[in-house]
Amino acid sequence: MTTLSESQDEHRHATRTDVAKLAGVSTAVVSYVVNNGPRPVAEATRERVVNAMNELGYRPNALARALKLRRAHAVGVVVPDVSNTFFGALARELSDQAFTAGYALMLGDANNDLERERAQIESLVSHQIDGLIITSLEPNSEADVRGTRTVYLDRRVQPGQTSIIVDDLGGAEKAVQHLVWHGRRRIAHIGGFATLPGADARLQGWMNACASAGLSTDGLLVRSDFTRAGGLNAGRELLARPDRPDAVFVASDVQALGLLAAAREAHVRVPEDLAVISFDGTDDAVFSDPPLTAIEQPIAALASAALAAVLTPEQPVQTRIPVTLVVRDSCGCPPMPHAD
Amino acid sequence: MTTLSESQDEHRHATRTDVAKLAGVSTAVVSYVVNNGPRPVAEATRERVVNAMNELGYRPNALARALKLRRAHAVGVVVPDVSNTFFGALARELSDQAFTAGYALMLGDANNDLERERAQIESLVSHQIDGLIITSLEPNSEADVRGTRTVYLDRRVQPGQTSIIVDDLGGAEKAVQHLVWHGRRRIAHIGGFATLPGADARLQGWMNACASAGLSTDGLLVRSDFTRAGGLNAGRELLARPDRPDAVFVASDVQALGLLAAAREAHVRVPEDLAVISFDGTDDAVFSDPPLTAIEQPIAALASAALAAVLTPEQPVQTRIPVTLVVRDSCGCPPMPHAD
DNA sequence: CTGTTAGCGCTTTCAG
DNA sequence: CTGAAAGCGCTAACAG
Repeated sequence: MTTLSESQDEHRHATRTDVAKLAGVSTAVVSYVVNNGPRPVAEATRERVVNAMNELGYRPNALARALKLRRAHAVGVVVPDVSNTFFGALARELSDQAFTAGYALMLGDANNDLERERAQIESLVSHQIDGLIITSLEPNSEADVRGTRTVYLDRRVQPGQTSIIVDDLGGAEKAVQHLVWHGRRRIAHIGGFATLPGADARLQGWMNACASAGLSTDGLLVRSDFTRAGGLNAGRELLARPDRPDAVFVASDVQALGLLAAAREAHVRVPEDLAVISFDGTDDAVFSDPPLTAIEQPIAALASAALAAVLTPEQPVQTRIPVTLVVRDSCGCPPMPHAD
Repeated sequence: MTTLSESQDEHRHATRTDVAKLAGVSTAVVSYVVNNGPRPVAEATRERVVNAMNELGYRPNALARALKLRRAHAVGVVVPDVSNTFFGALARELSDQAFTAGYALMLGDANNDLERERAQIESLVSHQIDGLIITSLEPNSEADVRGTRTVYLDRRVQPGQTSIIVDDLGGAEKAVQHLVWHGRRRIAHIGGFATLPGADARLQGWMNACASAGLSTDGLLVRSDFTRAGGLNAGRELLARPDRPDAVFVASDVQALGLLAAAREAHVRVPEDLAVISFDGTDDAVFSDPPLTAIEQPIAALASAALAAVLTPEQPVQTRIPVTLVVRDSCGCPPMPHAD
């Protein structure tokens, strides 16, 4: 009964013509039953076609379909580094939501490199994706997306470009204010390099809040990659400074993990000697030692806003995504049991 | 001088016909210069064509090319969950290496769900990818890949299927032997559910090594998802048992992170009261508290073996990938300073 | 209700 | 060295 095992061998897939021939109908009819329209098909005919399709193990060729319809049913996403927990979670959410909406996901990892990012965008665009979601390393560059609907995540606005703006600035301010409320006075910042998405706004928020509280920021800034190792080095440097900070606002969860390692090394207790708040609020923050108080980005909302922006005709050019402060143990608030 | 800004607006890309017209040549010639072959082109003509391409901002349509050549220059990968650090790192490596080889990457997240996995595979195959890399939730199923070159990562062999076999069994044995060497006698295992890739082999390795050392495994097994939360729950359960283990071999880094959290909660010291070794050896293991001794999978080697298997005609049907024990602090060996 | 057919943008054989 | 034309698999008029 299974001709399936046979069709495994042949390297040439069955085509619509084969099906039409076998079912004794025209190719148009096959199309109508596959797409369930746009013209009706007699029930008997439809059944013959369906049988033929099963017989041959027929699968529509999405490429040919895309070429004809000018719609690939695929969206692209490029991120600086998928192995960063935050981007990993984002990719997962996007893959899920895109799939549900009937779209495949093409992923381009920029490898934290501007030139690679450019090349990945180029590649995705040439594959005729229907939409492109970019967390760019270069907030000011105008990537050559050639008319592909594009949304920039987590970056500064550029005239005419549609973007999803996470409230990096407000979140950073909120974090620092919380540290101030805890009575901390020397509040340092481990930031991301200027090219990293959100880095500058988070830094700005730190400076604003410090200024408002009458705190100096001199000698309290170190920048690094959005990696654990980067956070470790930055943390070492900060903790080795003569006038050690009593709190740090960190620009990403992964960097905060590095800072915690540095603190352990230097026998600096968190939160007693050093209060820490990070940005992202991924699982990394939940399961660290101590668990990190963090500014949490709503990843699912981010993903769905991005997809909507790129897949739905009428959408606002700009969407603001709010963030929330989630208190755990690293800021000095009374510790809470693990949620689970 | 830039007609680029104009071509941004038009939603219909320039096509090969447009270029040919503008350059006053035939479409064949445009093809020859774009592909640098297969026929030679006079230098003067070539220049005219190149100018026309720039003028129009022409980009070849990869879909049309793929349809003609029966080669999409894209590979697909499906993983249970990209937000798992290990799969995230794998995806990054694959994106990188595939890009370098001239291929785009289509990502399908299975969401830890068998049905979703099946559907993602189906979708990728319909997009005519040149190769498919699967870490399957169902080591015994014969996914319907319809002649698409497919390689299974991290799963049991199936006759006729090509696969990259990580030495899960040997690695697990090595880990448990190390624990035995440390004098541990009640060595528990936090495993993955049977559907998770590698889970069963790692469990088997644990059982083998325990048997060889004359140790019982009764009441020392808990399974969970490959997630931090899963590891936390498993750890809580294990540590609450009357006859608490003095060591745990954990099937993944993320679960180990959960176990460490459970240990902190229960005031169980690692490694003094509880030695821990995990499987994966991602950055999660490097930056945890304490840093995790782990069986490390060589992700770059894995990725390149997978790509080779799927993109290169003559390749062995089976490749074995060795793993190594990387000693850090969680097993009870003298602690080492952070590498950097 | 069904068949014919013209393309989508590209490659490449076959003639000049 | 270059042009004309067939065709990859599919959709959707347009005709029956």
